[in-house]
Amino acid sequence: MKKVTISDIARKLNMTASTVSRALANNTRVSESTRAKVQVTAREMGYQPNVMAASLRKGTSDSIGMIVPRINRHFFSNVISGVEEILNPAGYNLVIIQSGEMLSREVKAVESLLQNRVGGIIISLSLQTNSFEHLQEVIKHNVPLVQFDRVTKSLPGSKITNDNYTGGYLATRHLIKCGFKHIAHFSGSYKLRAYRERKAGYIAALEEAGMKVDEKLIVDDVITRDAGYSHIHKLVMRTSADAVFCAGDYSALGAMEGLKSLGYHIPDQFGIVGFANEPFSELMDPALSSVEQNALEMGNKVAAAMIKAIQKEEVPEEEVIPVRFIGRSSSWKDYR
Amino acid sequence: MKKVTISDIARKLNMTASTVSRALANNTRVSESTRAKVQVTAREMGYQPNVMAASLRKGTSDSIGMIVPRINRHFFSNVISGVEEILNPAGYNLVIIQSGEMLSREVKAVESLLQNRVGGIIISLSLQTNSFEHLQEVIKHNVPLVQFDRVTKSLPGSKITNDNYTGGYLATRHLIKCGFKHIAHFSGSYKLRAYRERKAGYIAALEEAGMKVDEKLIVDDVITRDAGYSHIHKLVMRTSADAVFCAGDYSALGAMEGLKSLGYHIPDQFGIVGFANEPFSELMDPALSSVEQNALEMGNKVAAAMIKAIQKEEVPEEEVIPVRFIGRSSSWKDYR
DNA sequence: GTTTTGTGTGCAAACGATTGTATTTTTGTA
DNA sequence: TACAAAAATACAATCGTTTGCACACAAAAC
Repeated sequence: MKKVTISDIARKLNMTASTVSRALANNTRVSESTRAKVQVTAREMGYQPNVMAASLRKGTSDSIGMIVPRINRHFFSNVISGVEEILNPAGYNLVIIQSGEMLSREVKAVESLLQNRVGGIIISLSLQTNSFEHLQEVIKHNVPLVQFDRVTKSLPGSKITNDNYTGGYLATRHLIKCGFKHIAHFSGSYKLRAYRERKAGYIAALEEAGMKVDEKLIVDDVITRDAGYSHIHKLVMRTSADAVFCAGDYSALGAMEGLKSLGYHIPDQFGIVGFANEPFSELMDPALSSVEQNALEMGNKVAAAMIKAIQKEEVPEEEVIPVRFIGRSSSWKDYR
Repeated sequence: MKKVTISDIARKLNMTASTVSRALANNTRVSESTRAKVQVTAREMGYQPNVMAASLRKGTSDSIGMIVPRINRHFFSNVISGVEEILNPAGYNLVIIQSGEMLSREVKAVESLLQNRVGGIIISLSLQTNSFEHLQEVIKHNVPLVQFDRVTKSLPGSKITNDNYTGGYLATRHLIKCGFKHIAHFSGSYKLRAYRERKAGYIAALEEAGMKVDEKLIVDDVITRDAGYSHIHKLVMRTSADAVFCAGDYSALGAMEGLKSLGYHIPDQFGIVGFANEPFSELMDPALSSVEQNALEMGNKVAAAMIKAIQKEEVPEEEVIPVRFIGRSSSWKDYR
């Protein structure tokens, strides 16, 4: 209703707006005593700074934009929490936008954030994203860009990723140790580095164990529950696979359901390991072994990188967050 | 880097900023031809409107703030998606803030949103929220307020809630029809209307069936997995309960685990129904019967109410979203 | 041929803060 | 007491839009 401005405060205190502004900013150019006086009256009068005015003048705001494919994914919502943990206490606030895995919406999101003159943009690319002009625009406008999880090397700025390679390696090594002989791999789209890396880890583990890599056991673009269900049928029909490392828990879930429907006993007859450790994974029957990504830590790192970038400090180009393998009963056979 | 302003466009076209501004806004006071000319040049020059300047002048922005307890809850993230579905096409953008179930953070969030001069605030109250001064402030500033799910009647404005009463009623009636005789209820905090209503539905179903309501079978503040686990033990030790309607899926999960650990067979010896239909519920073994809330529709309704409120149209004070009971094997015994 | 009406533009004042520069006041020192 | 140096405050421009009002110039009405 009645909005108090610095001029109102100035008038009441018989000084100018500039002094009030500096007093509120705790600038040493105004005396200790007036600073105190101003701050008290500001509170008394219920002064609420007008962020828009300040940002307009300063040319940048203390909001930071964050674009994620979707927030109802366990991983992403936890990264968001991790980012907030650091950003909020530092006086920034987060504007979250979902791209819904669509390039068009990602482009719009970037545009909107730029128009809002955010201090920086944090992004995990949508599955559709194959062109980066919208992000070049971010760079061109001199707005710090921090990428995480789904990143592209073709852009400057910090990139924070999971240690997908090690995750794939650990998962596969575990299956090997459990005595499985023909370990298949359900991967995602090879367009995404994350999936390529998980696969590389899988292959490395096989080779380390002296097992041969059978291309027939490797299927890409199997990330949904449905895909897992249907592909596991094909797999057991056409190959001698006795275990599968899925690049995601959803396809692992589908695979498990498929195997159950075929009467397989897990893990005795077939071993399964997933990736991401979704909340449901430990609740499945049998509980699903998976690779846990430290989303919270990733969020913290992302936020820290952003703050550094804003303050024009040196930022690490690439940072890799370690993962953790969690063995559960979907694979635990002969493990010694 | 080089930011184009309306004055730049004006200079290039030999007109004034005011004309450009009106042309871009498609104001009929400027001729069709100049409007076209301006819009073309604006695009050519890569003009990005400065939202802050516009908002400063207009006194309000086209951002809408949304405060939720936490986004990593299935229900909340889906409400958010539902809100975005409506708000984004309408030209608004959402600023999401998590309160983390803490009043202090909720207060800060409101403050920050007001300082950013958002066009409206959407909120689902934190569990801690027992004072509403911060929200009175919103009203006082004439900023539209829309509440959902966790609402308080003590504030004006739209309130969109789930039909918790019917949910509780349907869940309990189902257990009755399945032949269970001593149906317990794990509720949440009675401070929340949602839990009081679910309980009321539970009682109504019992009474309708001529079954007596036994206070010993009703336990409040059991919403977590751990609480469900420990309280189910007490329940089977001290009472003759043979089924439980849990006001949340997490406590239902805990209860199921507790019962399994005691060697109970579900649903033959004990029936369980949850509430919320979390993603994991259908994956449990046995799959958990639950009450599904239509989060997406709720989000749509919330957004629609907000837009109406912004446009100063009449808004419904209270709106109730229907729920749907989903029967699964955790309760399906004698159902005819 | 003057007055009315209507178009399309331009002028200039906001909006509320920040900040470089100028001015006043205070302080310290000779 | 005088006078420079330092400290505190005031002045004024600026950020990029929006918008009420004034103005020019046309076409229409009298």
